Amino acid sequence: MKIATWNINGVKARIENLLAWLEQSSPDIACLQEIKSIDEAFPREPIEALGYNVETHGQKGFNGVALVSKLPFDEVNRGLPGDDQDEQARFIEGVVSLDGKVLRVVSLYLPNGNPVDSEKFPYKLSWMDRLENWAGERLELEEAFVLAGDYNVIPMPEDCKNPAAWEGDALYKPESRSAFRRLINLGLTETIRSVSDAPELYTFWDYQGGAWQKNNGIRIDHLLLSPEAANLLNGAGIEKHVRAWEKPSDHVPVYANLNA
DNA sequence: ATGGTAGTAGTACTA
Repeated sequence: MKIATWNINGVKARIENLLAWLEQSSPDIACLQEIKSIDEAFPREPIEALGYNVETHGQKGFNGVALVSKLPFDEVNRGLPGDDQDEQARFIEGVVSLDGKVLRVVSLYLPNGNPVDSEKFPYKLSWMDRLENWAGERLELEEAFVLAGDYNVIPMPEDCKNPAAWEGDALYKPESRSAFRRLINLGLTETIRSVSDAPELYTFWDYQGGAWQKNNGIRIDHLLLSPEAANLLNGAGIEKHVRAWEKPSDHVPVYANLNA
């Protein structure tokens, strides 16, 4: 069971890349972020033609997340609970059945939070508080779940090429990193660091400044596993080669293999 | 260098 997450930065601009990746990588479940599309305009047909079920939580212009799965969804929930005023489409949860057991998979797009002196930074931190509350409740179920997506958090200095350049940025602020640690410390396993301590593992390279050519990257796309899911973990990786494709997203796919 | 690039939607915004 391969579960992947990929911020595709616009599903309409990236549909050819997305279809090529689905065929080549063949994830059982893929979590997509920044689809930048309303549900009605999401190009679901060519994805369904590859044998996938498609569930979207879109909005006009920005944000938007989706789940595509070879397994049918028993249940789908849209939106992160905890703030009825929050209109931004950043969270979708799907439930599938695996050998009679429940597997929950979330595709999330955590707020960027810049600039930090605007209302966007407290929005990010309150969103992370809501996510911590949600994860705490789900953990009580003692089921396998995967919280995957673009967290917009650089967890540690070694998760970026040039830490000094990120001082003061919302992706690297102590408050953001501390909230990410609190989430982990509920009992979740961060997939990539649980399988590798290699340097220069990045998932995002900015379009600007030749970041890709200089390997000036950051690691901000993560899969967090509940204990029941972490017990099934059998390999993980970052599909870095996708960043070198024509018309690439600025993010690349990250995946976990589960024994299931 | 108060820039740079990209997507969406149609000129400003978000990242």
